[in-house]
Amino acid sequence: MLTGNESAELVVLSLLSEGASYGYQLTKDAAARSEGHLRLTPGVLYPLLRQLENEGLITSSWDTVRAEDAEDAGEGRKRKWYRLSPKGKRRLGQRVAAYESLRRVIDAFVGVRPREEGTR
Amino acid sequence: MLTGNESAELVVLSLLSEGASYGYQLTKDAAARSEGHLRLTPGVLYPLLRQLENEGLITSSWDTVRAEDAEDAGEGRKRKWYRLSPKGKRRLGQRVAAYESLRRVIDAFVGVRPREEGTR
DNA sequence: GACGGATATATCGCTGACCGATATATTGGC
DNA sequence: GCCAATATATCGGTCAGCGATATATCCGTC
Repeated sequence: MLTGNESAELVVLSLLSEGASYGYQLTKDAAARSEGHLRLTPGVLYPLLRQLENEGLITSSWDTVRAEDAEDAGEGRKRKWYRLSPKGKRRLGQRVAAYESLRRVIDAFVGVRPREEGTR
Repeated sequence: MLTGNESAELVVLSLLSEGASYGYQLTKDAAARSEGHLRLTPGVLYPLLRQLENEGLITSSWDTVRAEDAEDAGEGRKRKWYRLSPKGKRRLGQRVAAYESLRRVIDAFVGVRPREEGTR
């Protein structure tokens, strides 16, 4: 359920609105917040992050997490941090509004209790 | 927004739970209930009705609407009435439950107010 | 010192869903 | 007689979703 790109964008923008984060962390946060219902798989997440960056909604920067012993000049593990841009904040607002609108529309249907049998 | 098959199914089953109806009527009802936000176009609606019938969620029957002067033996306009089957009622229940679950998940994200700037 | 599981980022391309465009026919108002 | 509205129906090109896959580091433990 809910691996769709539409909701994924909303969720990623929302998480980033709470502070900078990186891919793997977003995956874990999404799962935790939704009690396991939302799986932000690599195949969904990374193309999405790339697209969001291309649209100027988020910015990114690399950060190297070096191992305990720094004697080795090797590169160490890399992390790519993402931050919400002002444009991204605006987009998030739009997406939230769109979601709330959708919510109202669907509620107009599911909120109705069934009548008894028969033709209209 | 919301021309997707998923929501369309929910909406059609929901409308039929209120009484039998036919394609064109469903189109109009959906638009009216959602204040124009939901457009159940022919390309969406008829394949969906067919599929729902194949799955045994709805049943159908033809009905001929004859013109005022019945002297003509011609066929007149046809209407195909759809009714929700017991299986369809169960499915509707499931879909509503799924929607409410999704709603809760998304709300867990959009309900949160942003913190001030900075890394987590 | 090497194995495995977790951490971390990233791309590719198959499948199949979506729905705009299109077709057909009747009815009613002007 | 014509046009808009009513009414049902199919088709197939486009495009997106995402499972599968690749690569590399880190760390505990045996």
